[in-house]
Amino acid sequence: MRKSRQEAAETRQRIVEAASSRFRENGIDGTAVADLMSQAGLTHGGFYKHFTSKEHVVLESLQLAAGSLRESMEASLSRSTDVRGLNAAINDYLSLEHRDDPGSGCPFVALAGELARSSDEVRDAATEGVVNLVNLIASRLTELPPAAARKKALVMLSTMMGALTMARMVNDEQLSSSILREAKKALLP
Amino acid sequence: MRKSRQEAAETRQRIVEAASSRFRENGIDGTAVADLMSQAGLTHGGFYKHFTSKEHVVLESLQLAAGSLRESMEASLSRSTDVRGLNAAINDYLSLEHRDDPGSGCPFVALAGELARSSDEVRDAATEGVVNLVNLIASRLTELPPAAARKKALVMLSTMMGALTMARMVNDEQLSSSILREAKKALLP
DNA sequence: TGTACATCAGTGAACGCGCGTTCACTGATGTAC
DNA sequence: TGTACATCAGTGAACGCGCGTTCACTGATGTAC
Repeated sequence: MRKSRQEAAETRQRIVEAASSRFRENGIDGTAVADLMSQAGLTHGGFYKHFTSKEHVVLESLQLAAGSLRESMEASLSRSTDVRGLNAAINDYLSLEHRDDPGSGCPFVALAGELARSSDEVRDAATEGVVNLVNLIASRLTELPPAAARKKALVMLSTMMGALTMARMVNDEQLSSSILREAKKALLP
Repeated sequence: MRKSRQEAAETRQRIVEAASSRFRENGIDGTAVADLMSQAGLTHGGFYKHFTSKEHVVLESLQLAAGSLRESMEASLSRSTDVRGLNAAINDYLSLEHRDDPGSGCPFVALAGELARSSDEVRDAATEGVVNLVNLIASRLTELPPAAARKKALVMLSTMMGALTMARMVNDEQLSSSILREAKKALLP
C-alpha cells in the first residue's frame, strides 16, 4: 500500500485543503479528524502519517486559507491599478457569494472566536494574515501618506470583517444583505 | 435536599449567568455542562432539573448576554442626551477592558462563528439582539432622517464588531490597540 | 394548626457515544549491492 | 540491470477519555386534609 513520495505529498496537501475548508465551514472544534480525512478520500488512521496532532494541521490550514484570501484579494485588486481595484476587492469580500460560502472564504471571520483562543503559533499566523490584508488595502490608498493609509486600512478591514460576520450571523435575509450593501456603500469612495 | 421555589429560581438564574459568561469565554463547544454547573456552585447532574438539554441554555444565556450588552450601551448613551452619549458607548465598546474581558462582553463577537451555525431559534435571538443595538445607535444619529440613520448605524456597528474581533484575534498588543484606537477615531464625529 | 404524604432540587455514579490517538498489518515503493 | 530487503503510506480495529445525558437516591419543601 505504500505510496510514492509524490503521491504522499499530494495526499498531505489534500488533507490540508480539506482541513482548511472544513474548519471554516464547521469550526475547528466542530470538525473531527475522521471528517476531514474522509473529505480528502482517506481513512482516519493515516492522518498521523502526515501530522503529529490535530493542532498541527490547524496552523497549516490557516496559512493556506489566509494565503488564498490574500491571493484572491490581489486578483481583485489587479483588475485595475487605481482605486477601482480596491473597489473590486471590497465588492468581492462583501458579496453574497462570499457570505454564503464560508468554507472557501475569509478564515478570520469564520474562525475568529476559535483563533482568539488558539496557541501563540496559530495566533501569530492569524496576525500575519491580517497584516498582509491591511498592507494590501493600504497600498491602494495612494491619496494618503503611508502611515495614514495604514490606519485607514485597519478601519476599512474592521468594517469589512464586521459586516461579513453580522451578515452571516443574522437570520433575516433582508437585514443580512442590507448590512453588506451599506458597508459597501460606506467603503467605496 | 429539595429547595424552595425561590431558591430553585435563583439557582436557575445562576446557571444561565454561568453559561452566559463561560460560553463567551470559551465558546459553546468549549464549555462542558459540568463546567458551567461548577461555576454556578453545583454538580452536573442537577442541570437537567432546569433545562432539557445543553442547547436550551444556549438560547437563554444568549438572550441574557444580549440584554446586558444593550443595557450597558444604554447606560453609556444616557451619560449625555446628545451625540456625546454615542461617543461614550463607542469608547466603551472599543475599550481595552472590553477586549480583555470577553466573558462579560459582546456575545455576538465572542460567539459569531458558533451562532452562525446555530438553530433558527438561537439565530433569531441573535438577530433581535443585533437589531436592538442598531436601533439604539440609530436613535442617536439625530442629524439624519431615520432610514439613513439606520443605514449608518449598521455600518458603525459592523466597524465596532469587526474592530473588536480583530483586536482579540491579533497576537500583537501594539497592533491590537491601534485597531481599537483607529476605529474609535473613525467613528467619533 | 398539625400531621402524613407527595414532590422535587440537588447529588454523584453510571451509561453510551464520539473523539483524538495508537497500533498491527499490508503491500507497493525505495534502496543497496 | 536485476534481486533482496527495508521502508513507510494507508487501513481499520482498538484504546482511553471527556462529554451530554440518565438514574437511583436523599431529604427538605409543598400540599391535602
